[in-house]
Amino acid sequence: MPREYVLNPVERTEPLRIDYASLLNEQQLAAVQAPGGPILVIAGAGSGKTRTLTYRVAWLIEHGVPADRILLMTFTNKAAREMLQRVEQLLGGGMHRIWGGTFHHVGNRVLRRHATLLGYKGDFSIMDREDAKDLINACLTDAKIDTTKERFPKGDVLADVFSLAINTEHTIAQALAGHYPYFEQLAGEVAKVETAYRERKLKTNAMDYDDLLLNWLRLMREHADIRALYQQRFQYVLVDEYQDTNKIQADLIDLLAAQHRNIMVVGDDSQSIYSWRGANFQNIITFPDRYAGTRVFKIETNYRSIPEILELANESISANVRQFPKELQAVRKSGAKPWLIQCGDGNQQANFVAQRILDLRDEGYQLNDLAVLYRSHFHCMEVQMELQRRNIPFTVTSGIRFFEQAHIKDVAAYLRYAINPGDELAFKRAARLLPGVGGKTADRLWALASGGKPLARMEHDAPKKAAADWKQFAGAIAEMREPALANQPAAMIRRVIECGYDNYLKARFTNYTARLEDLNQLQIFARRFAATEEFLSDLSLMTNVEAEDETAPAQEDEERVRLSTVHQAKGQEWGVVFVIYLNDGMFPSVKSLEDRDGEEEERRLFYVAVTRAKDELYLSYPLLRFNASQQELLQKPSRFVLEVPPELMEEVKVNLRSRDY
DNA sequence: AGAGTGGGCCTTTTT
DNA sequence: GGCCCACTCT
Repeated sequence: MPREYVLNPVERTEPLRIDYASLLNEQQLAAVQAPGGPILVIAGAGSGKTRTLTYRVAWLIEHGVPADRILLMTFTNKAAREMLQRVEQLLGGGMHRIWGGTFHHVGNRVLRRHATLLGYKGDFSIMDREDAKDLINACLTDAKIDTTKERFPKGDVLADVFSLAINTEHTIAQALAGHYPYFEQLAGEVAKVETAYRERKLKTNAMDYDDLLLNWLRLMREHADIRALYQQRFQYVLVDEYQDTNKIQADLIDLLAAQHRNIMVVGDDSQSIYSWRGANFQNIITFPDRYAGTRVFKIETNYRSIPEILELANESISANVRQFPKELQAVRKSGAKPWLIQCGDGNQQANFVAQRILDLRDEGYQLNDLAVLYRSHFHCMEVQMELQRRNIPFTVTSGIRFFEQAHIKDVAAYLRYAINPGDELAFKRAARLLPGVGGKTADRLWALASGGKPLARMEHDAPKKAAADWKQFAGAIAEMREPALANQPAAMIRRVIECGYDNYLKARFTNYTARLEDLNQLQIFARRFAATEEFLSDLSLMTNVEAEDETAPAQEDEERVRLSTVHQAKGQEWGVVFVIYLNDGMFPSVKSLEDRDGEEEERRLFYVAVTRAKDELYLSYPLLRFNASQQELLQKPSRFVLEVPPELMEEVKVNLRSRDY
């Protein structure tokens, strides 16, 4: 039923401080000034989506909506922070009272307050993917399932299955049938392992990433008072990157917005690239059906790219059948056509990229304004080496997040165990750092410690050669639990390093100094937290891009070329973009093509890649590639470059021997 | 028996 | 870099 929505009951008496009409185009302005109620904004790449959302928040505030009644869901925490900082610049302080961040971040915040209702304690630990895998493997061992006999899936595969089931709100059997048909007959047993895993998480007071969503949803579904509390509270709900939400996230949003129905979702179905983690762009397509009276706004003017780049992007994406029809309009003036670079092999490709980067720098580009994008992390090996060789500074948004590096996780394990004595994984991880302690001994020690034996009296339970180290470990943990240290994460980190971890680092790793420097940066980052548990959750929920900002040592403002997967390049832009390894089987990847809708998703990924570029776009592919065993494989160019009309690109062949092209 | 080390093999995308 | 397996050392 369409209803009449009032933006805000509070009438404004003063004039608005922001001149919205002069700062936004017509389409953006319409979305920003829309009354409440359900709103769908279809925003093409580079069309000022972030700007629109930012000014929408400012508009709401200027119309008297209290900051703490706004919920802003974004794809990274950084995106939320930047938008809110911008609003602060425009309107002054107080914006920290807006709830903003990723689904996981907000879920964590809610669960810290109410976890006891679900049988958890408020100081629960957050498990990353590796922790989840380890705990599932432990459950497998306990269940005495022989993973060799029947080819039973291992921990990391099971973690995938469980995650998919939760994010799509399917049963284990359905998830297996859809994505792992060869394990379908094991559904019963897999479900049993899942139950054991769930119980184990509860017992050790730990949640994995999916629990932050699932338990949040459970909390609101099963507790009417909590549901009412948050439905009341969030008068306005705004969701960025809506095309990449999955079922459980859409349900959370629907539930949160159910009372006020002031929900604005922003997204672009052409940029939906996360279906493998359950994202379903049907969420955005069916939004108007789920919300009667939805107002739809399309913002299609692209301010980012020159028309030649946009034309290629439009051409490419038009091959997809399943999408909202739309065409990006360019406003910038004409420039150079995108280049299609054929190279002999990966080294030549790297050579070309490096040489071109140097030329671009001579032409006046800053290195920060250049990016090399690829489908999979390992595709950037040769480019990395070539840049290194030529002393061109670069940063890689690597596959491993800052938090996931061994030394960071080791130190975090001490802190986790100190504040959550039930954290089995953290205890075992810390224990295994002691000499002579491996998996079995760690199990035995955990049985004793969790049975209530004080650490200080377990000196003789540890292996003889670890006796001294055990004393240090027990002493450090005890001290970290004292009030003087308990909520001083930075001091706790220092204590861990001093209690012997420093020596361990020296002995274990060749790049000791680099790792110690990481830990120093971690201490600096930790100083701004007044609660250890808050520090630990922020650390494990930090995205890759954020981690670099927060924890990289100050780089004297040195400029760096960006190397990134296309997924991690989402939402960003550069003057010049190189997309490398555009070979069939690499981009699109072989694996993705097994799926029915895989090709379309890969094409959307290609669309995201090319629309990152403002002025110049280089699409390159080698004819030969070396596989892991140094065999040469003949490669075909990607179907995505072949299907674009050739006249839209300038073709260049990089000669086998020549250094210049 | 369990801890620790080195070699071979493979690599999609991530909160 | 990660995982698995075989091997050696305690």
